[in-house]
Amino acid sequence: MFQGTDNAVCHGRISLPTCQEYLWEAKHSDKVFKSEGGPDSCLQNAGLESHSPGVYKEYCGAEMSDLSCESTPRLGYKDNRSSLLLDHMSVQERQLVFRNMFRYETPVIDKQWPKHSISPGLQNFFGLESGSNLAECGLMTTKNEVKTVLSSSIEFFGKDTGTIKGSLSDEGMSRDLQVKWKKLADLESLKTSNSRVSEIELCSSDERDKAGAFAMQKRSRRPPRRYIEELAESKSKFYSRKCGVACKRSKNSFLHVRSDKNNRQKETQEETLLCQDKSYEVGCIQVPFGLPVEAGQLEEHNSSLNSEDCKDHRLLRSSEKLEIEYSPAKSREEISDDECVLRRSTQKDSKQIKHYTSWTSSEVMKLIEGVSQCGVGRWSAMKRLLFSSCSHRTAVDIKDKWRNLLKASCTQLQKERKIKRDISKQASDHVPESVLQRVRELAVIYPTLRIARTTDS
DNA sequence: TTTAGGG
DNA sequence: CCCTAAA
Repeated sequence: MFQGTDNAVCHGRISLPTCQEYLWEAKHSDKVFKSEGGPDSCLQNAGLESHSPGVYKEYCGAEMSDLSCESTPRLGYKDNRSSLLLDHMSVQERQLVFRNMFRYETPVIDKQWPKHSISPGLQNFFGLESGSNLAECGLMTTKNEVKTVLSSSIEFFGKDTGTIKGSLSDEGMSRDLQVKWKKLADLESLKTSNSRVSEIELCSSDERDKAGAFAMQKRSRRPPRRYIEELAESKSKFYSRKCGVACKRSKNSFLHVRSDKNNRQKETQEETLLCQDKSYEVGCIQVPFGLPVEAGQLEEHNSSLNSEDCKDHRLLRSSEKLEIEYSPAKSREEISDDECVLRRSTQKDSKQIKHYTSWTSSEVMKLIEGVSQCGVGRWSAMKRLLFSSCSHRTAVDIKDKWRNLLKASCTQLQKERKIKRDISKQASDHVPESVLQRVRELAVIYPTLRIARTTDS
């Protein structure tokens, strides 16, 4: 049926495969409208959409400017566009349009019947565009019109993608036409969201099938709402978590100040983090040093800071470090003077950083005594009972020390005679064997705490 | 807030 | 000694 397409087109006949027919016809009728001082310049533009090679060549040529809308748009033209269009179609042509619209041939040759059948479809088609582009066709550039109507017609009549790809890739469309469409699509894809034209047209006829389907799929599918929500949620979680930590810690800071329980370890962090609280509000992200950094710089910073550095800075405490932490003007300004003074005085009262202070033998003895009395795991009670005077030994410290002692004792027990020099000097060097022996005994009594990765002796 | 456990 | 999950 399409064998004669080219010839037919060359002779001005219609034998086009799809919605092109009626558009092509519109092109023809467009001349009529013109000569009649056509009421509807949009139809001209619709005619410009015809995909047939011959017509398009014309269109791309000198005729393009001639056909661009010169008449002013009129309201109310849309309703009778389709009928006007159809009036200029022959029965055959209407049958063609009918076939492409409804996917089957109509045997009816009555002049009116196909028109009535097609007309609603065309009106729908134009109706789809009524709110957007076609309504303004008088003001549109030719290119825009082409884009609009092409994409519209493709969408409207090409709900079955197979139809589109058929219409675009069959032999009815010459290579030349494809190239020109590509050029047009390139232009449009640069500046409009109607890139669907280019999505389709950019493809060669071989690839058009996939791309057409892809384009349709891409168009019809939005990211699921849940996906969007999850994405937003994960983002907000990330920031709220950071902010939450900071707020929590800042609160703790004040509590500590009031209760005069000087936990230097926490204070150092708290002070740093508190200074950053406000900086979160302006989109900054915490870095270990307490310097607000733009999010874009975070990656760089993180990559350059290994954990070792963080630790060192955390442990490093000197007056200049203090100054550094307060130095960011933004943070400092945004914290009230009272808060700064309060925290500074607090920091001056106690040792600022939790240095690594090795446990003295008396502390170890106290620890053992505490474990004897309270048992393993009651670190806070032990802290209150025996270490209340040792402000720098927290319950966690006590727990850690006990764990280290236990580990040392086990190690010592295992390798006492073999590698005496090498065994964990830092843990057992200063702990006499008698103490370790006692630790072992207590460990037997209170077997709650197990040292990970330490095999039983 | 405390505890346990990984690092 | 730090950090964090879990209770």
